[in-house]
Amino acid sequence: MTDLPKTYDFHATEKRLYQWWEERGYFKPRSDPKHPDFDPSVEPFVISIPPPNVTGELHLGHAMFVSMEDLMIRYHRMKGYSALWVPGSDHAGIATQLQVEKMLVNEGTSREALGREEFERRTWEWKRKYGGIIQQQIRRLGASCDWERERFTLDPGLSRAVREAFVRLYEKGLIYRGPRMINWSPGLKTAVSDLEVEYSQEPGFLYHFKYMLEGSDEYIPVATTRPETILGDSAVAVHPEDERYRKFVGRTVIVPILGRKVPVIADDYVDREFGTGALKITPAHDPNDYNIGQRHNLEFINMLDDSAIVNENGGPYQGLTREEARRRLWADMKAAGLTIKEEPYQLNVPRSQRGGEIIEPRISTQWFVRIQPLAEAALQAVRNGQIKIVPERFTKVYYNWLENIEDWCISRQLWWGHRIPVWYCGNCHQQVVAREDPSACPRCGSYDLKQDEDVLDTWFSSGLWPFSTLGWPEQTPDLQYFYPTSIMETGYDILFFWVARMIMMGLEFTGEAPFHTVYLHGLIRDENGQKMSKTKGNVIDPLQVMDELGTDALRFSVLVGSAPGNDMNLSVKKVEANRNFANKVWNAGRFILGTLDSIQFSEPDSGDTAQWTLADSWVWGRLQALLRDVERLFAVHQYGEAGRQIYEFFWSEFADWYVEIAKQQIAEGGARARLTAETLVRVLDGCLRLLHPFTPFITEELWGHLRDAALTRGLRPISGTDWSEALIIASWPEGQPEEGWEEQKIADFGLVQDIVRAIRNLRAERKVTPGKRIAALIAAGDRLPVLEAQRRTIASLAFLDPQQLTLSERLAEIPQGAVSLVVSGVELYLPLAGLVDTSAERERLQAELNDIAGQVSRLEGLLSSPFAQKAPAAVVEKERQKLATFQETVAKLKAQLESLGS
RNA sequence: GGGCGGUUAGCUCAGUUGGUUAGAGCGUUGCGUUGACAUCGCAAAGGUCGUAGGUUCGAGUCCUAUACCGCCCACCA
Repeated sequence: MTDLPKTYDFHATEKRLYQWWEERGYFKPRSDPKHPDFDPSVEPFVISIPPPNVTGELHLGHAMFVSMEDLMIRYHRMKGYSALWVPGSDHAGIATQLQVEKMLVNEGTSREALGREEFERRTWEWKRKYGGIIQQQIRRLGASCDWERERFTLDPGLSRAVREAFVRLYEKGLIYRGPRMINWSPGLKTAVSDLEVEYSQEPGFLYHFKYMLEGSDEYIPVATTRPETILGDSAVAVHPEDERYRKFVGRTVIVPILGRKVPVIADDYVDREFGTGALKITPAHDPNDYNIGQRHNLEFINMLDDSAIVNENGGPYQGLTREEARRRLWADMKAAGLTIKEEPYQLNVPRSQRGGEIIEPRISTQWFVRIQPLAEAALQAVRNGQIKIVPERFTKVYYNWLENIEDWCISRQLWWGHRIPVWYCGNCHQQVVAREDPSACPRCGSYDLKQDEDVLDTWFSSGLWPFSTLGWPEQTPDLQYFYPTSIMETGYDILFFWVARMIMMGLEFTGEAPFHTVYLHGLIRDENGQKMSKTKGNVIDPLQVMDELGTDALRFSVLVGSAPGNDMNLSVKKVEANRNFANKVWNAGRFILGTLDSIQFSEPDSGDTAQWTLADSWVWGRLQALLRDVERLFAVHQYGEAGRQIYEFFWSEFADWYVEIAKQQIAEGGARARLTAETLVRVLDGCLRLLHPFTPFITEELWGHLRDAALTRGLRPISGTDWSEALIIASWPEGQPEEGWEEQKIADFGLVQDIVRAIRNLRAERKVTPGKRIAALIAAGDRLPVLEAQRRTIASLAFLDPQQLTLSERLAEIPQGAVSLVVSGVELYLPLAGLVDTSAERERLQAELNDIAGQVSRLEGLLSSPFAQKAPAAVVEKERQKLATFQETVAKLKAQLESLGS
């Protein structure tokens, strides 16, 4: 036992335990449909992991969700649920393709040079090589996933699910293809969805220029932030009631430089207050202009190619980039006297979430999901409580998004992903949508079939994740038993991207909400609340932190210290503090195990029995309260607060007080020592069980030793549990009332603590070192019996000489030359010869008296106010008792003051 | 433009059925190392809980307004 190292060696332990857990099959659900003794009556608890990108490297965001989900899984596993955590990863279309393309460029080749097939082959190769890294890193965090159920979004099974989903939506008329205004990423040469566009505030200009009226010197002043789009203009719009321009409506204006003739139209959309009050209309390159163009039946002039280079419609500017075209066009207009002014202006630039390049709104033929019906169902599921979002405030955000949702552009012009299951017949031009690759055209029998070139948005397959990973569309035993899943735990930043889409898809395809609870955690920022980024250099690498401080310390740090949905500022210092906590747990355990060695447990029955001491009762009562609180907090997903309370109890109550007292009780030997040892074991056992979901490694390691030591000595674990073969599968401790325990014990022990603290305090003030045993006189009044029983405890904790600790009901006279104090009505006297300065004493006592007297008058005021009538009786009674104690204290302090003379 | 969050000790943050002297970690100060732990112990200093109203016997906690910081959605050229 005592061979436990002084400092916990997390490196070796973490590796060994993880391997052991996995080998022993502890990560598998208790009741498993794939196992012969499957018992469907055991309630499942299931989490689908938010699949990290195969390209991913572990960052704190992963550490956050892995820790949180592992906590939930471990807790429910201990509660007896059949806990399943399904791991996996996401093919991450754009991200992965970019990575592989980068690699190809380094090799001196390119995706285009290789061709589609070869590129896909290389990407798979890349995935096999690097795709496992993130999973290994997730293991290091202690994730208790069922790795045999690991999935990848491009696996055959999941790909089948994607096809099934696509075909079903298509057949229902919820998927359509057509030209629409979409967000075009010119660098990647693909469409992206609205969500993949981020807007950034950037300085720029508002350019004012003249739209000359045909055959006239008059002009309409127009303002734009993107002059190059003039090349695609097909109208100028004004507000129908705008006096300035009304006369021009219906006339024709000349597009600068190009000389194209376009109409002046009237539309309510135009804001008379903004800019010049006249708006140039580029229906093919602006979403609002697109709508206006449709209303007025305007020409849609596309002036950019796939790479956002000006095309043949740009006349002399053909071949230029957007930026060059803008500069040149403006210069030419200036030369032609068509410009008015450039005004500095704050732009809202749409940029790609991936590459950061400027997104170009563009008309393009793409595949869309008609989202309204799906969104309606998804709204209902939350509105009617089928799905609960935690913290609740995000429900409103969710509603707001779904109520204003636009059709979802699901096609991407990429090569890495699920190819759209649509074929076009070269002969009869039939469009074939099929679950299985067709070999011939079902209408004309032609073999001239070509599959649609596009792949699906990555989030399309992610949306199926909770059920596709369980085997859908097959009605597998896994799907039947584990679906719907329990909690979807993820960051609030992907509420729309992922969570909402899973809800829509889940309801559509399975008829059920894919989970009953959405728990959203916050984002991790640096210690100053800044977003971590490589360029800022403020990134904390979880792998490095785990190397230096241990996985448990990192986990505890991300799990404790912030409220659900709130961002968390993390610093290495915080992790260090939690490493210290882990070390505290380790050493307390080490001490307790060492203690067991020193006690003789197999004494012949001598009739020697012991009852619980006050300290025993107290620690037990506090532990029970903790168990109840943790249970309550877990039920409302307040994991951080629960962790904090366990930490507090362990360190400030169990280690600081009970373990210290236990040392002395054990020194008494015999039955007292045995009972104390058992209490130590049982409380430690309870704490380790509570801590296990937070800090799985150190608790498992310590608990293993504890269990062995307890079993050989016949010591019980905490009530309602057994010593199982591993903590990870041990049962969760339930709070249980214990025979002979009463609430009063807590208060009685509190008095002991107050007295001990007061003595320590006085000693510290008088610079009496702990090594020096001193005398004390205590006049305890009616608390004498309680304190008399605690004589040794008080003496030992306050470093008093037990021979010179005098306890009495009251003193005949107040001792002279002693430092004195009154604590909760109990008088304390420390005869500190030579250290007593009468005037200083008087000052100190007077200050104390003033303080308490202030409390007395405050409480007197309170109790004579309406409070006494209106507040609940128990609350009032509590205050009455406090007042009584304060009054008693005041009287005694006064007496002490008087005895000092004047 | 709409919505959400934050504002509590020097710093980073807890504080969820409103109960009457507001907590932690880190930092600071003093004392302390003969066996659980210096990754430690014992103490101390430090807060009118952003501001102003309101509800209530009672508000950090509920309501209203407001300031500042941050975020999300929308995308008026």
